[in-house]
Amino acid sequence: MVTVDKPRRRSEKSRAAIFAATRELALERGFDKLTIEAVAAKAGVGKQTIYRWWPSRAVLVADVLLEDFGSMDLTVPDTGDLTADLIGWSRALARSLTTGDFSTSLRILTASAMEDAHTAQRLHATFGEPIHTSIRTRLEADGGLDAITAHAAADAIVGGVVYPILNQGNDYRPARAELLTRIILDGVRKP
Amino acid sequence: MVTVDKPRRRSEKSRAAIFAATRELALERGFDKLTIEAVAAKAGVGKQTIYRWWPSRAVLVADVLLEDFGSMDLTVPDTGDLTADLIGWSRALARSLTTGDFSTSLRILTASAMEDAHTAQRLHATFGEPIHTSIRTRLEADGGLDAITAHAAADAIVGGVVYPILNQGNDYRPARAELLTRIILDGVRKP
Amino acid sequence: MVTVDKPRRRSEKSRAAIFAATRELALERGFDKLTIEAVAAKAGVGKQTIYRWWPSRAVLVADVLLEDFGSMDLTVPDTGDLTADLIGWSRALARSLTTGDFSTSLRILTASAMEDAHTAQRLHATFGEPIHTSIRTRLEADGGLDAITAHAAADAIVGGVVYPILNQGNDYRPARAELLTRIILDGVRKP
Amino acid sequence: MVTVDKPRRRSEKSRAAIFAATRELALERGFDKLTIEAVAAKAGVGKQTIYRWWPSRAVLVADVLLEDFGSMDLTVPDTGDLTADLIGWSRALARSLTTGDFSTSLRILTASAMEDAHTAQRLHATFGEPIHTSIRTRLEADGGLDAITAHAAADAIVGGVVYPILNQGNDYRPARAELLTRIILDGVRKP
DNA sequence: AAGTAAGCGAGACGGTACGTCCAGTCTTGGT
DNA sequence: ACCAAGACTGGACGTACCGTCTCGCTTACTT
Repeated sequence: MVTVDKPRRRSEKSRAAIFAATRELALERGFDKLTIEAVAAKAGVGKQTIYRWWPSRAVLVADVLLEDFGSMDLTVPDTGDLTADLIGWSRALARSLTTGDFSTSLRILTASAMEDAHTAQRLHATFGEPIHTSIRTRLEADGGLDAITAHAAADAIVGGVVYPILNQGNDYRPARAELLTRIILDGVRKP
Repeated sequence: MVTVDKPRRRSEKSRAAIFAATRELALERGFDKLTIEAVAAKAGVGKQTIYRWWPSRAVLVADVLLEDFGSMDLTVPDTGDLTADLIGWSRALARSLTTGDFSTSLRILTASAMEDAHTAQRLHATFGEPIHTSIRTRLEADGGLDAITAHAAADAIVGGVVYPILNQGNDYRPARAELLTRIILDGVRKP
Repeated sequence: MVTVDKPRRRSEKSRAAIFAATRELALERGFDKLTIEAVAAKAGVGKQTIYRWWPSRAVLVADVLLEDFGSMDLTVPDTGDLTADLIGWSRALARSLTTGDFSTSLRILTASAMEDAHTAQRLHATFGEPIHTSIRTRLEADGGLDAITAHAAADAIVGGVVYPILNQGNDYRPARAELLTRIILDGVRKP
Repeated sequence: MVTVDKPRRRSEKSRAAIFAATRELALERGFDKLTIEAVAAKAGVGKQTIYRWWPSRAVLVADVLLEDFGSMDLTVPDTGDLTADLIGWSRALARSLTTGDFSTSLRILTASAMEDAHTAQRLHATFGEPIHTSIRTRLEADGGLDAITAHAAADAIVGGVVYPILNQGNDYRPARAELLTRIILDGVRKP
C-alpha cells in the first residue's frame, strides 16, 4: 500500500492569493521588478508563507506562469489533411504566442530559463517538448518521415515560429508561420 | 565633415578595466548576480565612473557582450555552391553558439533582451538581423527566390538552429543544423 | 471561606517542563535572548500551552526566577546579639547574591523590572521588601530605633550591599558588607 | 608623533539626527520597544548609516543616554562644612534621579547594563564610579577617614540613595536621602 | 463505559524587525 | 577636471520570532 506525501496542512486561500498576486505583478511589471514583498503585500500574506512553500522567486514565477502553458492545447489537430492541419496549427501557435498574457509569460519564462537550469528544464518539459513532439509524431505517422528527418523538421517549425516572436514581439503575423510551414513540408515530402 | 562624438576627457584605462571586469564577472556569475559594486571593485574604479558613462547595468553588459558578436563573421561564404555554403555556414553557426563564451553571452543577452526593449533592439541589430539578412540575400541572389520566400526560409534556418541551442544548451550538434538546412533548401528549390 | 482558583485541567508535566526549560535558557542565555519558541521546543510543548497560562515572556520569567527568591530565607537571625546578627546576615546576603544562579537571576529580574512595572512590583514584594522589613523591624525591636531612622538605616544596608553587587558583579566580598553594616550600626546607636 | 584615528568622513548631520531620534524614542517608548528601523525613519536616515557606526542597539542607546550623565556635575561641593555639603549633595542627587529624563535614562541604562557587560562598564565609569569617588575622596580629605572606611561609607550613601530610586521610582523624597546621609556620617565620625 | 470537551503537540498563519546587500547619488581629497 | 574611495538614503532580501489560529490526538470528567 502506498502512503501519500504528507499534505502538511496548507492554506488553500493563501496559495491562491499568492498565485493571483504573482501573476498580476509579473505580467504588469516583468520578472525582475517583481519582488517577494510586493507579492506578499498584494496577496495579504506574510513573506514567510511564500518562503515556506517556494524556494525562490524563480520557482514561484515558473509555477504560476507555467500553469497557463500547461492548460494550453498544444497538439496538432487531425482532420486527415496533414498540410492543412500543420498550417492551421502553426498559425494558431503564432496567434497564441502574440496574444495577451501568453506573450508576456513566454518572454518572462524564457528570460528566467536563460539563468536558471531548473526553470529551463520545466519550460522545456511544459512547452518546448510537447509542441516539438506533437509535430514530430504527426510527421512520422502521416508524412512517412523517418525519426531524424521529422525531428529536424520539427526544429525548423518550432524555432522558425517561436524565435522571431521572442525577438520581434507581437508584430509577428500568422501568415509568416504559414509560409514557413509550407516550405518545410515541401522540403520534407519528396514528390 | 562629420564631427565624431566628443570623447571628453575620459580615461581609456578605466574604460578597458571596466569592460574586462564586466566580461569576467558576467561570464562567471551570470547577469543577475553581476553587481556594479563588484565590477567597480574588480576594475579598481569608483562606482561613479561607471555611472558616468553607462546609464544602467543592462546597457553596460550589452555593450560588453555585444562587442564579441560584432566582431564575429556572420556572413555566408560564397564558393559558388549554395547548398555547400549554407550547410557549412549553419554548422559553423551552431558550433560557435555552443562553444565557450559565445554560448554564455548569447544566453545572457537573450535574457536581458526579454526584459529590456533597448537591449532587444541592439541584440537584434547586431546578431539576429545580420544572420537573417546574410542568408536571405544569398537565397535571393543564387537560389532565385522571391523576397517573401527567402524571408521565411531564413526564419526557419535561424530559428531552427538558434532556438534549440537556447533551450538545450551545448548538447546541440552541428549535424542537426545541417539536416535542417538541407530540408529547407529542398523545400525552397522547385526541382 | 476562600475558594482557590479553579486549577482547571492543567498538565503538571507541561508546567514543570516549561519551568525547567525557562530557567535553563534564562540562566544560560539571558533574558533578551530567551524566546518563547526556544522554551516550547526545549520543553517539548506547543507554544499555545505557554500562552495559555502566561500572558507574556516577562511574567513567565518572573514566575520562574522569583520561585528561588521566594524560597530563600531572608530573615535576620536572632541570637540576642544585634550587631553579630546583622553582620552575619549582611555577609550571608552578599554571599548568596554573588553565588551561582541567584546572581544571574537577580540581574535578569532587575533588568526586567526596569522596563515592566508589574515585574518591578513583584520583585520588590518578594525580595526588596522582605529584606528591608526584616532589618527594619529588628532595628526597631532590639536597637530601640524609631521607625523613620530604622527605615533609613535599612535603606543604607540593603542598597549599600545590593547596588554594588548589581554593578560590579561577583567581585564583591562579604567583608565589604560587614564594614558597611558596622558603620551604619555605629551611626544609629548614639552611645 | 601620534597619528590620530582616521576620522573617516562622516556626516555630522546624520549623527546628530540619529542621536536626537534615539533619545526621543528611548525616553518615550523604553529600551526594548526601541527599534533601529524606527530610529532610522525618525532620523530620516538609512538603516545602514546606523549599522555603519554602531555595532548594536545597546551601544547606540548607551552612547546617547550616557551623554547626559557625562555632562552632569556629580562632584560634592566644598563650602568647608562636610556635613552640609554631603547632605546637600545627596539631596541634589536624589532630586536629579527622580526628575525628568535622568530618571528614565538611568532605568534604561541599568536594564541594559544587567545584560551587557560593556554597557555595565561604561555606566559604571560614567556614573557609579564618579559619584562614589567624589564622596570617598571628600570623606578622606575632610573627615579624616581611612580609605577602607570611606569606601564603605560611600557604598552606603550611593547604594542607599540609588537603589531605592531604581526600585520605587519617583516617589523617593530627598528627605530620605538626607536622613540616610546623617546616619552614615554619624557612624563614621568618632565623637 | 461511552461521550464529550478541555488541554495538548504541532506548526501554519499575518506580521514586525532584524542585519545585510546593492542601487544610484553625493561628497571629499588626491593627482 | 577627473577620478578612487566611500558615505549617504532607500528598497528588498531572506531569517527569526511574535502572538493567534487551526488541526487531530489524548485524557479526564461527566452522566
